[in-house]
Amino acid sequence: MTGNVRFGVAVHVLVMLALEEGARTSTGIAASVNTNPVVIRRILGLLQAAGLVRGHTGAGGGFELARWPENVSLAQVFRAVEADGPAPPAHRPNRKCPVGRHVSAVLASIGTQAERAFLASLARHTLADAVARVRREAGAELS
Amino acid sequence: MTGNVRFGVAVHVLVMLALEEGARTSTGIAASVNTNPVVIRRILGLLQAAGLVRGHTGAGGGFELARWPENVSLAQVFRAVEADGPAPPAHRPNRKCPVGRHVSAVLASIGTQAERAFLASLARHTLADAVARVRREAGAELS
DNA sequence: TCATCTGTAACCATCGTTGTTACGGGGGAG
DNA sequence: CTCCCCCGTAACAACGATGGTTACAGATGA
Repeated sequence: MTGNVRFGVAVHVLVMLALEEGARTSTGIAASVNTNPVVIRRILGLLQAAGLVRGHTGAGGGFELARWPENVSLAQVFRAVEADGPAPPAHRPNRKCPVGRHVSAVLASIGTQAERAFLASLARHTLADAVARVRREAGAELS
Repeated sequence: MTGNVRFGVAVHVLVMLALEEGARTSTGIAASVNTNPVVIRRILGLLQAAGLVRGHTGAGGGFELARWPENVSLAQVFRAVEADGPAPPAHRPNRKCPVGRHVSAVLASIGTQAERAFLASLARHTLADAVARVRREAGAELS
């Protein structure tokens, strides 16, 4: 796999938790996502730091949502798990080039604006929306 | 350097070409951007394939804009040099998980929408806008 | 003819991400 | 109180993408 798959995994797991479907331990979740339990714990650790999820150690432990799905926007999820924004990072122009000295600021401004548009689009969807769509498409397959 | 710096470099170079400021050969441009001539030729090759730039081989050759800066949107530049969109790629859920089988489609739909918002934001700026902003900030430093 | 410049291929170094193992520590079940 | 069970993390290997670098063929104007 290449690149950051964390956002997709995060939404996948959150939907599972919201549906209270199947396993809620990192091992069980990992099986559903097709990856390693540690990867799941890492991602859920980020979501926990963002206050979207709670983890419980000890026997009978596992993960649960920390908020109602209606109160979780996908933009929050994105920000929680993706350190860098969607825009590519800036380059390091030669300071002796008059253009180079000033393009960066212009580029940053435009990039920030585009990232805001990206996140604003994600913010229009809540976890509850995603759950509803999955439930509709999955139909009777869910418990 | 980390990540894709191509978009930043592309805008930088296009602004230089639009200003007809300094060198227009890959070697000269590379010096201004602080990188290797081949890197510049690679990026300008992409821009050329997108019809934004023309390259001329042979002695006295170099690069020039293929369109007026007013007719080049930054979204076109982004698409020309960044193969992947701004959204992270999808993961590969276990098909045995009822959630996994259906999250992908939902995720793709939401991701596509967010990418469109990102590009739409970039599309609001033309190369001419960027040039004007650089020129304003650079002031008398430019020829 | 010759110097110059693009267009590419090939290769290496580097870095971020994921996958994996290992282990400490918390916490309920019995 | 004693086991398991499960999270939290560190450490490391594997992999892929990217940028940097060298080298060379081909085009082109002087």
